[in-house]
Amino acid sequence: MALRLWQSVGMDDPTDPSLAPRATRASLPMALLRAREAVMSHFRPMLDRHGVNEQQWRVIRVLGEAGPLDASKVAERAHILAPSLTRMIKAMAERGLIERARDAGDGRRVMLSIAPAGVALLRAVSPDSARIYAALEAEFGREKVAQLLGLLDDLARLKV
Amino acid sequence: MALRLWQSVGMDDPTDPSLAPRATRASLPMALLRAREAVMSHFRPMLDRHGVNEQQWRVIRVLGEAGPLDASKVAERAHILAPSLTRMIKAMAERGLIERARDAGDGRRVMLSIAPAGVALLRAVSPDSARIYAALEAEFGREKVAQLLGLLDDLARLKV
DNA sequence: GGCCTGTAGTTAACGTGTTAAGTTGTTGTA
DNA sequence: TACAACAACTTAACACGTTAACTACAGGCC
Repeated sequence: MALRLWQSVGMDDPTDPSLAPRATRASLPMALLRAREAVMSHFRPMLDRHGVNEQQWRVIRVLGEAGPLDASKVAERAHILAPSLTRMIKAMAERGLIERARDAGDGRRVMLSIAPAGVALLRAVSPDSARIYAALEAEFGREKVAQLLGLLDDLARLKV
Repeated sequence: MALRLWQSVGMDDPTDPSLAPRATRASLPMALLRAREAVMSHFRPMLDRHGVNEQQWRVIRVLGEAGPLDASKVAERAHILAPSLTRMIKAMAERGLIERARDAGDGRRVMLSIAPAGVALLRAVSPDSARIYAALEAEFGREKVAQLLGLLDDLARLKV
């Protein structure tokens, strides 16, 4: 049988439960990955229609929520690594979505702010995003969403 | 004030709650991202010490759990897109972690199986992985882990 | 002031994510 | 059998994730 083929290599049974790691189904990292993929599959086509990807949308949202921020804070809040953000800034500034300026007080810092096209994008995407989120919440259950958000937040705060 | 700077662009207040999308804190996609990053931050250094990345480890696990599989099934179970897997196969085969062979019955299919170095890796990583997972579970609470896994699974199955 | 240390960004290099297009092999059907 | 439609990769192109090295600037200390 196909299931036995690899044994011809002459190894012990790698499917031995004592040897195998946690079953893929019951793994927290995998479950988080699957859930995120499932959720994003609902948002991605909409974002695509608006001409932005997930990461750019996160940057727009952060700047829209908080006003001008230095790059480090944007990276932290949008969960984007500094090198990625550096690349994104160039492209987004060229599209007029954000503006980039050196901090007057601290020459190392780069201040980012939302630009007119970014505000327009925020206005255009927000209702669509809200609609999708509402549908998701309705389908999944408002209470379960709240419960899940709570657990995820606890998990993220966990220091081991 | 810095918080008012962007207004000099002459736009309406983008922090207006009615215009802004769901606050970043309460967003399911962001919460899933944060939680996954938090969890993986515990596993990544260990995997790195063993010389594999997260995706390679998922492939090894899938093949170890299920025996030989065609590339499509591996991609599906490990949650890796086909083009990524194609690239990974080459590198992993060269390292002796997996073996690649054309399916005898269907010339389109590529059968993948775990190779000796892959079995060794599985043996080496599994205990470390289990240790980390156990610590995480102990800290977070076995019951909360189970609850979270259930919610994540429900969410992934959701069809909207 | 001049130097040392630390901080904020940037650049570089490599790997995966993502989409689209191309290749090769299989299957259904006239 | 021949051909159209489909399936399973593979390749290509571009973007982000990730780590490490590098540059520029700030702050503390002699």
